[in-house]
Amino acid sequence: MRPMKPRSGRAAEDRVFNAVLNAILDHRLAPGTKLVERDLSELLGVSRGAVRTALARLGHSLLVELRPNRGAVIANPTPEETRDVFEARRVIESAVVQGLARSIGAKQLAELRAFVAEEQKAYDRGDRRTGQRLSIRFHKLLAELAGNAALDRFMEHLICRTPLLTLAHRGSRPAYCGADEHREIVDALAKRDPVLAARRIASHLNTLEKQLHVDAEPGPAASLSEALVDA
Amino acid sequence: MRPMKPRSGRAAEDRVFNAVLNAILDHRLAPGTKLVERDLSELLGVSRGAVRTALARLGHSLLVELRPNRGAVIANPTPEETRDVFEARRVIESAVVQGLARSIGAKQLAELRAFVAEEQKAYDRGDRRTGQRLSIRFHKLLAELAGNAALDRFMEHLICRTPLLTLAHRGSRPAYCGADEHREIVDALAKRDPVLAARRIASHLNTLEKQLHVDAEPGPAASLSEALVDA
DNA sequence: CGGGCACGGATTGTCAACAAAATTGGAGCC
DNA sequence: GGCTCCAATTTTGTTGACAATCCGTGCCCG
Repeated sequence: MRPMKPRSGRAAEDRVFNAVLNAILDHRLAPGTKLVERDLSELLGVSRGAVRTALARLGHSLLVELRPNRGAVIANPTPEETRDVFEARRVIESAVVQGLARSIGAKQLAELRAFVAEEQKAYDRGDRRTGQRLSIRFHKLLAELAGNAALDRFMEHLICRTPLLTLAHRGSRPAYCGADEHREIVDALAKRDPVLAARRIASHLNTLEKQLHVDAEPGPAASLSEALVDA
Repeated sequence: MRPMKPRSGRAAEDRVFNAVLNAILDHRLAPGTKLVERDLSELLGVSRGAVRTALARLGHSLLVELRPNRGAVIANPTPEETRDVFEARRVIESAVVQGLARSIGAKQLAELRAFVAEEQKAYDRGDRRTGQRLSIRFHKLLAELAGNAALDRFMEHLICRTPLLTLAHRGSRPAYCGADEHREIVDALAKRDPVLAARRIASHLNTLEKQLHVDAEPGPAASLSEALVDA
């Protein structure tokens, strides 16, 4: 095991932040997992101060719960929070695609089509993890192309929280965010039909939300060292 | 000058955060004002560490710009950011009042009416500062009553940024957020008419945005000690 | 046998000194 | 006079040690 020159500064902080974030996005960290500062620090080869500020940022994003004097754990969203997040996503993403349907250009359309094709290929060859990642990023891409930095930021926030919602309420099986529905959304954008695009994405989000039944206990927390090794 | 027992912990951090936030909301801190850690620390009687984490939070909220190795300054929003924030507010607040028009109860309605009356009284007696504060909080109250924590949070974010937009693009005269239009919005909610309520709040936000002409340079930055003394 | 209490280890929170970087001011030169 | 370069000062960034808090354990007492 390499000693790995202890990184410092913003780089170290981002390292921790992204490690935890990616682990959440890939369902490798379950709600309730305790994040011990010293462990993270040694595991990632950064100072404890960097871990601390990264945890503060994660807490601000509601991805981890910061319990004063008692450390940080991966957030365990309540059913209310789940409803709120999906409702917020319907509101914001509907607006995003409505705007996009009016302003989209040929180049952006091509980018979206290429993205969906990539996504489909991943699912076709059985690569669930890659498919899952691309499915998440499809929604982010819509927000970026819409060109509103404020809404884009909110979308990022909501998207990153979504995996935790599924884990908290559905055990470890990730929700399926199909490439088919994504393609239909892009088709609506190609027709420059704001109403249709909005209806389709709202329907898509409803499909996702319905997959979450509030029945399962959160699965067992993976060990930190296992979860933080990026694939 | 009182020594003032140096506060510590979350309380100290919040003290700094709220001091800067309130100063921004009251137009006592203009974009570009430099926030020197040591000054803040001595002025508010807290440790430099507390100032540091508070500044990080303010940076995360886009209220201050954090320039690595060069300190923090009050954010100076671009015209694009201004457009994005108002567009985002139209999207989110429209959704908020639509939902509220469907779910609102008598008690909440009474609370809104009382709030608008208070606001009107403040303006009537010429108390611009109080009126301004209440006008801002009216929008926040709508989001709270709507009962969606995610949207409420986003609203908080957008509302806190708005004063900086007006200062950055309009000199020091604050935009007028009239109690009349607020009352009309409440009337629409009382009729439980989602479409009307959404139209009225969108129109209200347009009125606000139109008041900002991108013409003026930001006014001179007030001194820190002056700006941070809460009235 | 069960409940409370004190203690030890582990973990988080805080601070002050130190290191690194940038800004300022001025001397020297063109 | 204006420009460049350099040193001194100011300001930010980081670290490591220390203090405070919490949790689990085992003991004592009812």
